[in-house]
Formats: sequence, C-alpha cells, structure tokens
Amino acid sequence: MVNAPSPKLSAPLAQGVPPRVRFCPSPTGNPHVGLVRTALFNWAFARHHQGTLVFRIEDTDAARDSEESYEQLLDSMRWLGLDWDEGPEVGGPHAPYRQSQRTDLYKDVAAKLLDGGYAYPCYCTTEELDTRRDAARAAGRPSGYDGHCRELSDERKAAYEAEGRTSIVRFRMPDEAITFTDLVRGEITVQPENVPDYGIVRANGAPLYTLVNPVDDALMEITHVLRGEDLLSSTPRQIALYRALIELGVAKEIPAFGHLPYVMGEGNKKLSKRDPQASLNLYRERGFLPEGLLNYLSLLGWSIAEDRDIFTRDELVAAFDIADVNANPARFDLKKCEHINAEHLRAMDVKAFTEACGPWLKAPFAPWAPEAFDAEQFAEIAPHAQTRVTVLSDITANVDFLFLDEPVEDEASWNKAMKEGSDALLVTARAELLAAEWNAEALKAAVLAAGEQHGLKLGKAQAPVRVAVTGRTVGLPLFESLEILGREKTIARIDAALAKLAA
RNA sequence: GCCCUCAUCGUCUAGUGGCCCAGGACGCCGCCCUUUCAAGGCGGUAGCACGGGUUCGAAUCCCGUUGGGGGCACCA
Repeated sequence: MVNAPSPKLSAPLAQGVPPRVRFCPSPTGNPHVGLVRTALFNWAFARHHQGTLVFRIEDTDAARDSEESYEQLLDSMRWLGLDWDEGPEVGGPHAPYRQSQRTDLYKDVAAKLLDGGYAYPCYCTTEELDTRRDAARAAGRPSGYDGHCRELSDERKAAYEAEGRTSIVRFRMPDEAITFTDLVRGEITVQPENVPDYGIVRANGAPLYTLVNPVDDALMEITHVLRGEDLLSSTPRQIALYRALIELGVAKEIPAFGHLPYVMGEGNKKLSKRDPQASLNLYRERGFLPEGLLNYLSLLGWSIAEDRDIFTRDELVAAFDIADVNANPARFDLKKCEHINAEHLRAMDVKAFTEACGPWLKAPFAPWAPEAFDAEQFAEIAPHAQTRVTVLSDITANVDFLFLDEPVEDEASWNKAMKEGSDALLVTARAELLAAEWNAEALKAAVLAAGEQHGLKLGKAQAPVRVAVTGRTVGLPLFESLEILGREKTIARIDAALAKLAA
C-alpha cells in the first residue's frame, strides 16, 4: 500500500483545464524581492492561462509569525497589483486561507496517516538524533533520519512513554526511487536512501510545514506548484505524502512542480530577508513603480523576446510561459532595475507622472513647509523632470528650489560654480535678467548676453546663476526653472549669492 | 560529509546541432546633440568555465573536472 505505483503527474493544461496555483508565504519579516518574484510568476502563470491564484498564509510557526508581517504581505501584494482569486479578505471555497485557522484539518489528516501506517510516532530525542547524524556524516553516509523508530513494537512504545519521552509524528518514506518532471528543470530522480523519513507533527501536536503545505495544496486542489528552488530537494517527500493522501482519499492528483531559480544579492548570496537590498519597502519608498519593479523582476530567469526588455504587465501576462523560465540563479542588478523603472516613468503621460509624484512632495520626503507647495508650479515643472528621474523620490531634490525659502546649501556645487569673476558675472546677469521679459527664451538671451560681456559661453555663464538660484550645479533646465520661480525670487537669490560672495 | 541542482560578455539574457569567428539589454568608454544633468542618436568594450567524447559539423548532445547555489530541523 505504501509502495503504490506513481500516479501520473497532473497535466491539466494539456487537458485544457485552467490551472490552480498558489502563493503561500509565511508572515515573518518584511516582504522581499525574491518573494515578489515568486508571487509574480505564479500570478502571471495563472492570468496567462485564465487560472486561479490562491493566496494562502502559512502561519504555523507561532514563534516567528507576526500579524504586522501578515498585514504587510497583503499591502504589498495590493500595491504591486498582484491580485488573488482566493485567499484572505476575498475568501473562497476552501476558506480559511490562514493555516493557523486550519489546525483541526491537519490533525485529522495526521491521524489518518498514523492509522494507515503511513506515519509513525518517533521517540528519538534531539540529542540522540544529533549524535547519530554526526556519526552517519562522519562515516560518509546520508545524514537524514535513520529510521530508528520505524518498526517499534507496542511494548517499546509503551516503554518509551513510561520513560516520559514525547514523540513527534514521522512520515514513512517508501523504499523506492522517486521521479518527477520539474516544469523548469526536467526529469529529476532521487534514490530512497537520500529521502529519509521526516517529521510532520511536533511533539506538542502542532503540525509542521512538511504536512500542512502539501495537505493544503491537496485540499485546495492546486495543480501547479511554482516555488523557490530551495524546496526542490523536498519535493520527493511531498510526492510520497501526496500518494498517501490520494490513497486516503484526501488528495485527487499530484500537482506539477516547477522550481524557480533564486534571486541573488551582491556576491553570491541568496537575497535574504535580512538583506536591506532585498526589502520591498525600500523600493517602494524610493519610488519604484510597481510596473517597473515587476518588469525588472520578471527578467530574472525569464525573457519576453530576444531584443526587448521593457513591457507592461499585460504584455507580461500575454507572453508568460513557465516553460521559458530558466534554471540558473540570477543576481539582482539595481542599475538595471532603475533603468527599467525610468523607462516606465518616461512612458507615463505627464498627468499621470505628475500625480505619481505626490507622496514625495510632502513630508516626510519633502523638506519644505506644506503651505509652500504650489501645485500649479509643480505641474509646470514636472514635464522637465520626467526624463531626469529614475525613481519618484528623485523628484524632491529636483524641484525643492521652488518651494524652499532659500536654495539648499551645497558646498561642492558652490565651490565648483563660484570662481573668480563670478560676482561680476552675476551682477551683469542680474541686470540683464531684471530688464528681460520673463519667459524662458528671453531669460536665456539675458544670461547669454551677460556671459558674452565676460567672455563666457552660455555653458559657463549659466553655472553661477544656477547655483545662486537652485543651490546646485545640476538640475532641471535653468531658464524654464527661472520662469516658473518668478522674477522677484530669482533676483533676491542672486542678491543673496552676491552678498555671500562679498563676505 | 552525503544528496540535489546550476554553469553564454562585469550583470540579466537570446540561442534547443549548421542561420553564431555568438544577438539584445544594463553598466562602462567615446562621439553627436546641448543651458547643467538627463533623455535621444551613433559607435566601442567584453562572454560560450575547463577537459574529453559523439558528429561531416557543437554554445547547443554525452561523460568527467572545476566552480557556484540549495537541501540533509520538533523553520518555512
């Protein structure tokens, strides 16, 4: 009974049945980009095939899970626009979708597994396990569980219990090789000696991920499991458990598995939750567009076409195929991520861009007083900024000269622009500007004329004016900026710079 | 240690035996444009880890080596 022939792996797609996939994070820590990539591929797969995305929360580890993290998970998914068809807040036929609310289900299944002989109580202590594991390793043998409690007689069990030992429930692995076809890696076979019996229920009765995850996949009728490659080597034991569940009538079919390559950080480390570079919130605060971030992330292990890497969410859905995902881990490249985000920013219409800047135009991002902000002025300047920002938070420093009482103090810029003779130039420029009509074209002519009087080309002549007015050597087109700032403030700032130069 | 897995420019990738003395993108460098900086245009730099096979022919198939990653929990 345990060594039943392998049921055929499910191939619902081939039968034209829409797939059911799931995204099932555990609420520990902040959401990170690796998690997002997994969610994205599941989402894209589901949407592409008009399937169903189940969002399930794997909160079976009370010690590490937090409500705050759970909230963040939902919030992140919503921000990204990765919608789910069943799960928290939307409900569904397999509710509840938080494992902490499904413990009775697991207890029931665990009891059935025990009754059917698919699992057994294991009385080994952690110390005993450690000792035997070390010995096995030293002898060059596989270091998993050695099957010590596999065939315990009732007398032995009673004796252990009389000793006061507690037991966990351990799943009995069949003594046969397990082969499955990974959606991204192809056929994989694992020999039985390398897949030891494993724990499925803690001594305190709490079910483990190893039980709960496949059980819920079975109950929720998941057809395709797309997850990180860290779970690749535990797939054989899940398949074995699935077979038992099928025999018990709990599961219908074994899902297809596809293991997605890691997203790596700097060096050759997997991006971890503790890695600040990995935090989704960081990208959000810097002003990445969900569409830009998703676009970039989808390129890690997949590509839409030979000569194309900027595309919309809809285009991603239309083109996504799990068979095109490759198996090698990809490094997260911030530069490219920024570039792709910038492309999406530029692709927006000006109005949408202007609105998207909103959060970065006020506290805590913007340094100016709330009442100093002028939406009309911003709307005028925004088009000039659109090709110059890579993330939305860049907008703040680009327009601060408009809303700050005085330009920012940037010593490096000041020293770079204010050379000998700059004061004389500024005096001339001040006079020319004062006499000019207040539009960009005339202002440009004014500074050009001032420069000529001092033997300076426009490029050189504009620098002191720019620093006097905006505080920086680098910024948005100067004359348009001056036009929007207005004559009065422009002149006042030149006067202030002159005073500083004289001091 | 044992098992699994991966291997094309610095990075992400295209490539599924001849179309490849390897294409695109980011980065970097140069030039053009230019009021700074971007954007845009043009050009350049750089790669099939190594060694054996198989084949008329290999980045593509096989074996090995090396290197990377993961797993081996009463975490998920």
